[in-house]
Amino acid sequence: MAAPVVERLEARVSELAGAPAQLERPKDSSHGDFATSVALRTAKAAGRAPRALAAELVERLLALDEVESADVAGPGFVNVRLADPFFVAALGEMGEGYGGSWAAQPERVQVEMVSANPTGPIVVSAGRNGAFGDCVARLLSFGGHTVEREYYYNDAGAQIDRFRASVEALRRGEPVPEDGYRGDYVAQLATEEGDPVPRMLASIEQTMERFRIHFDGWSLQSELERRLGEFLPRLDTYERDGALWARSSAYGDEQDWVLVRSPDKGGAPTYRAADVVYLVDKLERGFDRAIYVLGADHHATARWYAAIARMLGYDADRVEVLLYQFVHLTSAGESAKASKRAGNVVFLDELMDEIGVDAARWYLVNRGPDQTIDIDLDLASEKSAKNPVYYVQYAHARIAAILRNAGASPELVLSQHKLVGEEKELIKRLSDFPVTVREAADRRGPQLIPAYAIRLADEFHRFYHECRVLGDPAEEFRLALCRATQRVIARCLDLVGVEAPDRM
RNA sequence: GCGCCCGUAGCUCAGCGGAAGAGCGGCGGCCUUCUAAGCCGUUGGUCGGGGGUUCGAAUCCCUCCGGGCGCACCA
Repeated sequence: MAAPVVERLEARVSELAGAPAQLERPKDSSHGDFATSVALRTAKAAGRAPRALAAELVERLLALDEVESADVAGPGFVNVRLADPFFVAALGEMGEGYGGSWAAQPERVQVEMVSANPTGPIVVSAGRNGAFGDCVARLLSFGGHTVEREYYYNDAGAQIDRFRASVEALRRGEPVPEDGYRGDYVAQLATEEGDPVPRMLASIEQTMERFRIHFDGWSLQSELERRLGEFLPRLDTYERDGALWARSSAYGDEQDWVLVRSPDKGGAPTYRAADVVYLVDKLERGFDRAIYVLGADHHATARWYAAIARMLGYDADRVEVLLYQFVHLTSAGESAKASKRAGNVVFLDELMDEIGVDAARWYLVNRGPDQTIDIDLDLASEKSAKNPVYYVQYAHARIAAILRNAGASPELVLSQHKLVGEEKELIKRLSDFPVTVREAADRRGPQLIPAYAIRLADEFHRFYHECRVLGDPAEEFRLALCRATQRVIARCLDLVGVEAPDRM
């Protein structure tokens, strides 16, 4: 999980400690390059004082070639400082594909995301859905899984009917119905011919491509509903009040849900009926794992999906629901209630117009999915200029400038010079990458990537300031360090869907 | 009432059992040298309150307070 050279060292330390030891990066680098709390963890079982155990470990560690110094700190931490060859070896392992392909058993994964009704353009909240889902997809893909992105859209049902009715009303020169959709885009569609739904969908796809999300597949609710007949017999259902219910409460859900409405409610299947068909469709299409990316208001549906998976005899662990909190829009501190129907929303395209695609993607994935996002529209453009994404991109561009000026040179990293602090710190930060990216993927927490990228850029800018690359006796070593840094920065940026510019 | 999420620096937020952090803001420095969208210094916190578990808790458990969102034969 860690960089291989760190893993090897970890194994040696574990051996010497007589127990599994984890090497941690102290927050304060004056404590050392790495630290381990293994003495604290094992002291009780060993019936020894933690500091005494730690002192013994220090003695043994000092015998290792790669250890420059080691000492006991605090209640029993062991701080270790490593010799130059360790850093040189670490850098040597940071080639193409560094940090990726960790999956021992690669899976076929489907990430279904955005899936907004095609009743209007994609709003910022749906953009967050996409930014989150797409980053998870990129992380899994980097780990070695095969990932497909899919958009599920409701092309039938009450909302769509209202949407069509709104457009048609305008075409007839009548006002939009009370419960209809307003907004400039509705008026625009009214001036065009034909069904507004496919047009809306095409425009959504365009927005998503601009946002750098490419969908491999599009599923229609109406098509799935048509296959409902083959699945109903496989479900545990019953009739009540004229409607057909799924007995989901018997499979872990909190309640039962209507699959087919009663005749006096129109007798049509609910979206939950389509859910069932879609879930089976996903699993039968050969995906080992089906990931749903849903807004926090859908938190209850996680249980529903798990329940129908069990009801149909599938392993519920193959179904995963990722939730994210909403994006609240404020204007000069006043909160603006967002409603697509009312037309007072901010579209993702508008946000991209305002702050650019890079800043928009970074902004929407920068914070954990459990955190609500408030966007103050009046501050959006001002904030964009200070977006940390540029700080990271700038590091990439600076490296590109050095490499442009350097001309051809081998990937050789051997160095005879005495490493300076900035070089070591940068290499240590690079050695964190495999752990970080893996954790981001496992936890479905893409926000870890921007946070890491900022720290990495930080180390690079410091290195750049202190260490001359071109013309220095250590030029080749430093060029190798630059190349490794550039690769990792570019990878981080790619993982969050942001471009890595060579010039700024 | 029940369920999910959140409460960490002036602001926006990372941190998910090991030694309290970043960005922005404030104050003060650094451009004849590979990009100053940069670097350095400084300012700044009872991690919402209270209990508990642990050698160790912002982190896990309980509880209270405050906020967001759900609890449809809408999607």
